[in-house]
Amino acid sequence: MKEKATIRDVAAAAGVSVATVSYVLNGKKKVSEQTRNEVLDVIRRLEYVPDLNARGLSKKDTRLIGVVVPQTEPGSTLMFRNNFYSEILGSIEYHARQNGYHVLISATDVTEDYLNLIRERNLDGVIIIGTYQNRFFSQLKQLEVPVVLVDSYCKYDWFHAIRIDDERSSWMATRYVLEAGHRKIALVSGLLHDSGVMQKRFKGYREALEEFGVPYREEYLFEETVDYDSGVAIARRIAREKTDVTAVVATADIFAIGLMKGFYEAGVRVPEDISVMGFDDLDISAYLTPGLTTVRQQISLKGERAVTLLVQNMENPSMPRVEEVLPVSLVERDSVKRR
Amino acid sequence: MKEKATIRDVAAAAGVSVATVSYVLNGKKKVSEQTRNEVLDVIRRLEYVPDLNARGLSKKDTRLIGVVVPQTEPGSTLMFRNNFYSEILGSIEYHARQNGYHVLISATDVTEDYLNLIRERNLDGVIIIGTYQNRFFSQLKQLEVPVVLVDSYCKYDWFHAIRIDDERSSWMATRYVLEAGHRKIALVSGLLHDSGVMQKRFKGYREALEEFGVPYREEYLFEETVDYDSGVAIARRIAREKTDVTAVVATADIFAIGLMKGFYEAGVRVPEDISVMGFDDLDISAYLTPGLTTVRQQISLKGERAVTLLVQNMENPSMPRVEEVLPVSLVERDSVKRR
DNA sequence: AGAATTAAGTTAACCGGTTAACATACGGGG
DNA sequence: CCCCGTATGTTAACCGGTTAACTTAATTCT
Repeated sequence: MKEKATIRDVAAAAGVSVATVSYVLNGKKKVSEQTRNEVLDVIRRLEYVPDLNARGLSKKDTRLIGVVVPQTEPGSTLMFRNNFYSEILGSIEYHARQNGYHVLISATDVTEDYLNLIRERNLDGVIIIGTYQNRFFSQLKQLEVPVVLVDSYCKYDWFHAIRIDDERSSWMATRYVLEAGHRKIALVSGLLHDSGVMQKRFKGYREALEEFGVPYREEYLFEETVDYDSGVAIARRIAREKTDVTAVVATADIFAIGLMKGFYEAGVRVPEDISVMGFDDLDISAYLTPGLTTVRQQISLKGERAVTLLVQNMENPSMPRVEEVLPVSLVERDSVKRR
Repeated sequence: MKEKATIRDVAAAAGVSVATVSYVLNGKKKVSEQTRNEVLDVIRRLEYVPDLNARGLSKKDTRLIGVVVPQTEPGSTLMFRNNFYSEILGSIEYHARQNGYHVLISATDVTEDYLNLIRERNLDGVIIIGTYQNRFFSQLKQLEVPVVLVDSYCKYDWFHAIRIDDERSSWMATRYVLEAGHRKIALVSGLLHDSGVMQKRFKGYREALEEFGVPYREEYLFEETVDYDSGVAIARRIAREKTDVTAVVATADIFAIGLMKGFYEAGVRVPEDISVMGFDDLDISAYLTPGLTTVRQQISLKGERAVTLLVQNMENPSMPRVEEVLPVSLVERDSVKRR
């Protein structure tokens, strides 16, 4: 890196003290028009840009926020492949920048290493996306740094949270399928034991069934890691074994896409032979054939709200905890058919 | 943020000078086993974590690398929606962390603002993904900061570059379609005037045609922004007007996906009525129906190589420029049919 | 006119690290 | 016994900003 002009260079060239330059820059004290303009001139001439690290050192803020995107296996970049998270991330970056913050990303989960990162870098705030790992949350709390959880269920009300009503959304999705006349409805879910989100969606599914007087059947539950291949594999099994199933509710579009592929290969037509309901409304879901009927989240709104909350909390450290539940909507396309 | 223990706290508690603590930490000078252990003990007890900003201030490095992902319109998060870039980003983050660097993301293009960011934050290095905006490159060069371009064509050989052979890859793709017996082959391309990548792919297409003695026809070129909707719209036009076209070569899977949707809606079957060739091999491309025949890039390898190069250059500032051309392969699935 | 304000700048300590230069003690060689 | 090298620490300046406290000059008030 080329050596940069420092505040002392500016001060010397303008014939004033460094304090004056600093005051010109941040307006904490009055400086006469005269000197102010002279200083500004020199700044322009020297192409002076203040050093945020140095500033952070004395002001004790860094205008840096950390974003944690979940990691399924160490070293996997899986979550980046998942459009859903990428889009939240993009939205966060954009709104953070609008508020004068920069974004440091980490694809670790919340681990001891990440807690250290927060302290090493003096992060002003942290956004955690879709983690189910509560193990280090109490240590995180002790750091007393503003935290916003996105799509994460924490059993304690320590952190701000942005989410949708997963239970009700899943209930909506299932009810839609029921209202279309289906009764033998399978559920394709992520692993329940470590995902609050998936537990809620499972619950919503059961409640909807119950409401319609349809008994829950354990053999209709498929529990796998959330990826395309799981969908493909499950579709094959359903095609082979559970020929009475007329509809599948997937708890993620990724699943639904895999299902549709699997059914196609097995010669089962969607939606003629079997209906598929998605969840998330990825950008691609509208472009599948048939178009995927699914639950739409306002993905980028999630990012925006997360940043807004975080910024508020950073500016006002004593801000009370906020939990925001964002609305969802059901988008009807062509993958669910009346029967 | 809770107040942290500083190096002076540690020094005081261990009864040594701050210099000693510093030397224990970075091993630049010998410290006796005795004191070393005492200091280490205190560090553990006080949960001391060195402040990277402060360290960076004196050492003049920040162990921070910037990653620029392209932005089509101001404020759009489009590129984050594009799996292709997300995956590179994920790979970069992972490998950067392995090398002890953290990643600051920006969805701006390379603008004056970004140049300022580099200086404000004292970034040790920068990776720029898929930008065609060369306007500020000469100013970027003046910053004398290590830069790696990924999928960007810069007319000067100022920066390291990682890319594929776009011309040859596109030639391969087109040749594959030609060898399958097609002669009326449309090309769906991104906007040529500001994309070096797209220009090369266009060139490869023309060369392949030429080799097979097939005349290039301007009405077979469709030039649009790279997104699903463009694909859909182009498919409609082809279905309506260019009924003699038997195959379409798309310069991005995103296009191909839109094309397949558009053809389906227009009642044109892929691949029976028309063949579609993709480019990129997004994770989803294998799960479409029919599976997309496409050119596979080793997306995450791109990220890895970019980081490796950048790290080498950061450690050795006088390193000569490197340009790496990564291999591609053609994956045959079901969207291109012999005729 | 003299005291009290106010306005505009400066001084210097501080943020939390690094490191060159210096200090001290010890052991070995001549 | 003295000199010198080595091993181990310490001192203090420095990185590039911020800001409380202080100075100085000009203005206002009575």
